[in-house]
Amino acid sequence: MMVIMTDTQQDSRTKLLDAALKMVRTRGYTATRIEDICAEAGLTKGSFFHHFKSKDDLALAAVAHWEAMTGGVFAQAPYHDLADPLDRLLAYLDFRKELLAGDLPDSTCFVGTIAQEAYQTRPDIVAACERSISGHARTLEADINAAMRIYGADGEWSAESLALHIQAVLQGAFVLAKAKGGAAVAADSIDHLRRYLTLLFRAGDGGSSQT
Amino acid sequence: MMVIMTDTQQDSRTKLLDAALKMVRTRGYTATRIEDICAEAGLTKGSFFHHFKSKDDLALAAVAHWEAMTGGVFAQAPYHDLADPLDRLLAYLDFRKELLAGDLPDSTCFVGTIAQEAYQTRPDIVAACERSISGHARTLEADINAAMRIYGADGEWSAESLALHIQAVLQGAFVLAKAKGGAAVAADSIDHLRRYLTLLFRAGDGGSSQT
DNA sequence: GACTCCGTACCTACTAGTCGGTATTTAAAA
DNA sequence: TTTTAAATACCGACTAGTAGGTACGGAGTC
Repeated sequence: MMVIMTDTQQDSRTKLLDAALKMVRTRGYTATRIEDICAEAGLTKGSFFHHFKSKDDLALAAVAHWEAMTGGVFAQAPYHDLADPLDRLLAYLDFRKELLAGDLPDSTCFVGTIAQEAYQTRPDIVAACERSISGHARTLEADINAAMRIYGADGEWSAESLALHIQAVLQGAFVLAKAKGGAAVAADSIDHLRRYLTLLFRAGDGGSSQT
Repeated sequence: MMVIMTDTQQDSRTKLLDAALKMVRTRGYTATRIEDICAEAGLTKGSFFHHFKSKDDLALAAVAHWEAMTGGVFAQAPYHDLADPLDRLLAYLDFRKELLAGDLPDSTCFVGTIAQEAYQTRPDIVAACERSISGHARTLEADINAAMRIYGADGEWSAESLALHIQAVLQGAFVLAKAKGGAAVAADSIDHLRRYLTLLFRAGDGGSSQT
């Protein structure tokens, strides 16, 4: 099955998805109306329902769109270039901190916002969000494992759990940033997380390796 | 006196507030209907609008109710009894971890959920949520300051920022727990936070003491 | 002429908020 | 002690408006 997509088709669908990301990140999922998304995209409901069966269908597609977008951003981010795995992790956090510049809605996490709101009412959407978060966390595990090998680790925690903890801190930082109306708290929290990583791996260091 | 409180005499307003906390924590603010809250409380809309001007008015009252409830829980929690300030902080985290038992909606944070959803649309509600979170964080600052004095600290961070970081981790842990449909991730994240605190203060001590 | 794309108009279910009315409590007059 | 009036608490049918979704027609394209 080959689907030929003209430019305009690609455009409108993408416009709607981008608009959905923006509106949901500022107003939340339930509170954003389909017409809000259409207005933001410069289209109408006719176009919307041509591309999506329903609002929930759009949400699912928007999660996929979000994964594709963020996946590209992080894949091409500069932090991968560093030689040391711990340096890469720390640079990842610096990169996340840089992303905090600009308007708050542009900094926050789409899937985290939706998951919080829909976790008891739209299981499939939340499952997609979970895959997105866990998938992103998994991209850190190789570096964490490498850092554990080089610097040693106390063995009480797994690379997976640390990767998820990092995501938890970021998600929580967004919540506080929204509550306080500014990204400064989020930056502070990332600083603490950064300090945790340095302490964690430096503590296991000292020239001798541990299990 | 000798006033026998029948069920009907029992404070309906409180019933509505309790019901609001429960429903909002499971469905989110926008998605919970006033009639959901009334049904949960065993009352009707007539009663609801007798006690509250509007849904937003209820939200404001519910935040105050939440502050009163959680304030009492934490004020009477056992972690205050320990002698060492760092031990008190760690016991606070243990207490937060215990609170994770039971159904997920009963574990999560009401004000965090609302703040995430309403931060661009209901400034006054979010401001109330912010006061609640920051107020709770402030209850940790004395112990943090004391621990800094006893164990030393590198001075790059303030007690306030650490207290807020702790709240951020908890909020983020709730988001991941919702996404993953279980509190296990949250517990893991609290473990990492606990480890951060021990490393943080032990590092400033010159590495002499250990638990 | 079939198909994609998208606009306009419309339908329908649902929901915040209203309103007239009833039960219950309070307090004080009779 | 009884009566009575006012205030409070509550009910549930109703309304006005909203939001998701549909129907359909027209324009461009192959």
